[in-house]
Amino acid sequence: MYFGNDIIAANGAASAVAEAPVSKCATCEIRELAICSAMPSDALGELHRIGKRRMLHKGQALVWEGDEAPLIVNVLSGMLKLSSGARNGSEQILGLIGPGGFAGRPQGGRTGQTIAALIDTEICIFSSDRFAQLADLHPELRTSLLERSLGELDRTRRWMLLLGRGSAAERVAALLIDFTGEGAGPHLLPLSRGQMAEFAGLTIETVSRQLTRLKAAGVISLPSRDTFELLDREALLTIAGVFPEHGLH
Amino acid sequence: MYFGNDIIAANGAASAVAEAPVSKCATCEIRELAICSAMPSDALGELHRIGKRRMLHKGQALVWEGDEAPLIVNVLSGMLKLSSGARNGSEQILGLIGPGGFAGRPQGGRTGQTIAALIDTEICIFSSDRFAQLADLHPELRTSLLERSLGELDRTRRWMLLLGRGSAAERVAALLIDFTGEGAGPHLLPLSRGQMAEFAGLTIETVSRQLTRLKAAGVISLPSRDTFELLDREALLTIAGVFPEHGLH
DNA sequence: CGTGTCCTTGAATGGGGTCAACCTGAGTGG
DNA sequence: CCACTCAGGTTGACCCCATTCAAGGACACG
Repeated sequence: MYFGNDIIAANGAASAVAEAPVSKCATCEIRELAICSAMPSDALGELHRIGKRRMLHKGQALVWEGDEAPLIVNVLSGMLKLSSGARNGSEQILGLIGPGGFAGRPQGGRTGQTIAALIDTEICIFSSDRFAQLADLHPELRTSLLERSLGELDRTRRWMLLLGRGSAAERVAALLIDFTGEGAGPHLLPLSRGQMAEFAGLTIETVSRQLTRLKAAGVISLPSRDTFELLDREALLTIAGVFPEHGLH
Repeated sequence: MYFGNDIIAANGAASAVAEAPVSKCATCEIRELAICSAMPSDALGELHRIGKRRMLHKGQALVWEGDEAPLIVNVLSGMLKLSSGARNGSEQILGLIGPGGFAGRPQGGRTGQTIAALIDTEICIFSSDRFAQLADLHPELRTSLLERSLGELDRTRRWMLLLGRGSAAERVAALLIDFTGEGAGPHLLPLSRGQMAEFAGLTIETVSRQLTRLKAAGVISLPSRDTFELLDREALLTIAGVFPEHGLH
């Protein structure tokens, strides 16, 4: 398990975490990205009232596997991970949620997944109930949520293909391709080896070996622990081969 | 690849397949199960007009990987599979869709997945456009779709955990548990060995071996090729162990 | 009775897991 | 400034499980 016991309860009153009513939806950094974009400007005030803004520090969990968690999270900046643990101790990352993404259970109910922050992450939290009420008034909200859910479903299935059929080399290559936006030059490795392993359904050692193999083959270079440079995009695509699609998270 | 070339086009005019306007939504077998259940009775007529009922025979594909397929399918009876192929020939089943379930792309766009019938399957087809129009008038439709999507996302992620972390024994056991509703007695194996393999991310041989091992251990019996009897539910749950959740499809 | 499909079983192979040692770099404290 | 610690990463040796390749069985069909 990666993240220690600095867990905060979803509704934790006395948490050390900054918390404030959503103050500035209208000027929000991701106004255009998130589900909020579906809302007409004049209705944003209602979102303010039911949402809470919060900072989640690296490693903190928002929702714990098995929790009753009737809430919806909206990521403003940073990155959340959605994961589930096998009782043998190993953990599988089931999804990554970046700026504009959402997670949670619009209809409440028990989660099978832990939601935690991979890095410091700014989020908006809504209670499922109040969100549902608001969505009844503004159906666009649900339309937007539906779109996102379907997109997420697609990405999840694409990754599923990789987990079901991909070799270690293919999985790691696909991950790297995913980390590579468009530009060349050094890229950040947003995940540690361990997290890459959790995501790819591999062990740390295998991930490490695959990376060194790629380095030895001249496909990438690894200037530092948490950066990499793509030297031969074609080769990497060939290795990921079967699974060239982007957008795994 | 399992299913031959008896593919029908989504809008194929001259197909050999039975096709008729949705005639009796009000008395539909799954009126209460499907997304239609969200519609008030007096609005069902509108669904009639935009939907087509169709029979999909075992092995027939409705949508082909890579198609532009702006349609929504609703399963009345039978079972659809959602799958995607790796270029090395192996195929991964990404989801099973039973009575009441839906598949497709409410907002159109290219699919990465093939939709095909595992067994003879009765479906309703709606065009995305017209469905969207109707959904604008009846927001409950989208709410219902959203619920289903989120449920599907959950199940997909649960299965993903299995693909990422489960051993062959665990995967097969989980599949069997899933096939077992509640009752004891002989159960139908709705999937062939090959399909089970496609679903579990294994090979036919491995699935077969796991089944014989379970039989040898007295956990199940295999009276015929496509039935099994659960003799020791506890044991099976223990083997599936890490992944006791039901409802994988 | 032959043919084809699906399934089972066996033997050999190899990819990734496991275990263990070691390396590297960032703190930390003397 | 150096010694120490500790987390994260790398590397190696070994082993096991699932794949692969191959052969043969069960059953339905013409």
